[in-house]
Amino acid sequence: TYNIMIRGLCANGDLQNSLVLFNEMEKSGCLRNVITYNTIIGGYCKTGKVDEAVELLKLMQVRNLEPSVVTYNAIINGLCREGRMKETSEILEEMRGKGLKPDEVTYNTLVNGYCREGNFYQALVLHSEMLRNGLSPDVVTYTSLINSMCKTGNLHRAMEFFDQLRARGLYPNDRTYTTLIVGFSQQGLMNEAYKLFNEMISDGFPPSIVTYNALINGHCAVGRMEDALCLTQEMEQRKLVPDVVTYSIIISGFCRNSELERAFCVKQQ
RNA sequence: UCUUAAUCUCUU
Repeated sequence: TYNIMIRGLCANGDLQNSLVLFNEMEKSGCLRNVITYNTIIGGYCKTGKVDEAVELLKLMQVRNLEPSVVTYNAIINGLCREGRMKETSEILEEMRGKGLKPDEVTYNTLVNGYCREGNFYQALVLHSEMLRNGLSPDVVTYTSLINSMCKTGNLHRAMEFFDQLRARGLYPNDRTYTTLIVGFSQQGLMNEAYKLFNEMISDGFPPSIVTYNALINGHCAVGRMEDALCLTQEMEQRKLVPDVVTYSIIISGFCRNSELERAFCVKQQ
């Protein structure tokens, strides 16, 4: 019961109250387990408080609770998000010292961390290390690699990874398609973006608000505001409600076009 | 009940 409540609060970004419950467990004699700690550690890691997470990692051991692979994965993710890639080696070492083997999530987290840092070489090293250790890169691994290629403008290589993913018998999902649509849209290559958009739909993945925002952004980037507005209509037909990102994209688009009147109008909306 | 991938912000 407590774990579920703590999870809900963490998911809402309310670490404060999740800690209240965490402390309350102590008083009410309800024993915390590894999952309780992992949930709070994950909460810290997602809000840029890795150091606090590491404190909890130590504290749980004082209480005779052994950290699991999930515990370490959460910490590694926290470090990756903060750009503290160097420190991940120490954590990996500690984890191995306890006889815990890095799993797919560990590798995916590291691959993504190195990608974000722009260290694509190291990301690929881990990708192959994964294979060597008998772990299979999955759709998450590939989506990170594809994203990295898109962010650096290597759309050709992004598509190569997309092909490689399918050649391995894996299936792209809505996030994979959206990642590519973002990449093409950012370069203003709208024909390619729409091609993927249609492929996504025929593959059975309904476009999400993120997918639409990416396309809208693409139209705005090339100054086609009417097309952008048209898409907001279309998304509403799909029962998707424009969010703050949608509005920000359109406002920036009008500003860039020196159409301040219209920008203010959208802000008002 | 816990861990990994996707969208906006001139300049950076």
